[in-house]
Amino acid sequence: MNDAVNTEKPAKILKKARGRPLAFNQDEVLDKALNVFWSRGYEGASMAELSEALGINKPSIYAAFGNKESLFRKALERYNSGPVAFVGEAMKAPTAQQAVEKLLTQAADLFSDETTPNGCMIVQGALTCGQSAHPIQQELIAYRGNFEDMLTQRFDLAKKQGDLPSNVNSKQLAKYIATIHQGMSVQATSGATRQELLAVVKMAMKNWPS
Amino acid sequence: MNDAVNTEKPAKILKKARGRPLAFNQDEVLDKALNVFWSRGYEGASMAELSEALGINKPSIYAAFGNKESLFRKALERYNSGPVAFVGEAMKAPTAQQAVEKLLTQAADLFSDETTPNGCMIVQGALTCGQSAHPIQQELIAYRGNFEDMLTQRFDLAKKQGDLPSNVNSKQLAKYIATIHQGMSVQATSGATRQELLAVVKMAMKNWPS
DNA sequence: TATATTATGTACCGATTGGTAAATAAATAA
DNA sequence: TTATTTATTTACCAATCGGTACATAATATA
Repeated sequence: MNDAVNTEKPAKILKKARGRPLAFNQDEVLDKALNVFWSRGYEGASMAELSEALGINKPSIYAAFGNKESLFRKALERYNSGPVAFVGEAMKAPTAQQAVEKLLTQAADLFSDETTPNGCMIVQGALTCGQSAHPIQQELIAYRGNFEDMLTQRFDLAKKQGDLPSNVNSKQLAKYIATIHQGMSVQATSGATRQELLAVVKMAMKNWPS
Repeated sequence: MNDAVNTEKPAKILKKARGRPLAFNQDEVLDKALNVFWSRGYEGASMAELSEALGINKPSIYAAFGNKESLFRKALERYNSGPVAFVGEAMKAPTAQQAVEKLLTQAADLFSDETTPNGCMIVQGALTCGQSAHPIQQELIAYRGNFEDMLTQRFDLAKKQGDLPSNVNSKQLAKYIATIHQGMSVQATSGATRQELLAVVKMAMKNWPS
């Protein structure tokens, strides 16, 4: 637009916004919203409760994040890039077995972490719901499907690299691991401790194909 | 149970009710309510939807079953004595391994049965929720706990009977099986087929202690 | 300074929530 | 028949749901 002013000075990276500035940090607020959705689920979290938890009046929430559905999706992105970022990292372990062990162990840590809600938001965000929450329910189903696909691909790679027998069915193994993972989430919401979850992981890893 | 000798009156097995008779069969209606709660969850099922699904006006529902919470509990009883009655039966199998195999196989059948909602009502009835549904959430957690206790006792018995090594930790094994079971429920709500669930069961049973 | 722009707080919207009052209908008992 | 009892229907309740109109406050620009 108007770059005539910028000729004298080096580029000013942060141009100031024009109107009244936001009274809150967007990411911090999304983390608070994540916390509510994570513990209550999509339907169980009311805009009134969100407004109070965020310390922001509803019109400001709608102005900054759109409607409830949009707020949920943005909180979900924070969940994936924050608490659950370890998942992608775990896949980089040298062998599939190590990758899964890392994945499930860190999942046990997260699901039972006392500084965050119990369990996995992608599992309990909208497992069942009324019709209005159907799009969110479908989105979470897709997320879980992607998780499984990621495992499948990791196992395919492991077969190529030789650390997994070639007769292993990658998809089936992925579904088995995903089932354990999701079961652990249910266990955690019911109050299972970190030690209990880790014992489950140990048992699940016992029959690793070799 | 009742060995009462009908001394006073000639046996009147069915005493007619005094006022206007119910226009519906209570158990049939509870099964319809079960169906709604099972697929929608406690919070996702509105009284309006229930009223329509049951074919009964709300005041009649309240008169016959109490409030929403009470209706849910009664539907849950139907669930346990109906679709899930096989659980207790499975425990009677001669060995713990056979019992668990039976349990999980039949769970796979039920969770993917196309004539009923997918997954397990006790898992997805109120995994997360708002505050008003807290009592129901707690009740379902207790149900899952009882399920685990039942498994633990079956494994203790198996250790006594010698079909399970004495060094096995019954509680840990029970939690592992419960985790698989609950994970299978999440898988089923996400659309997993019967075959896929059976493959998971097969993998889970592979590392049975011996 | 005045103006344009954006965010905030108050106060509200129609729709839906779980739940019920009151009139009426259908049965038994006297 | 008449009275009593119970169930159903219609119409409604206050509270809460997600969402917003509008006036005001705070900033950058001119």
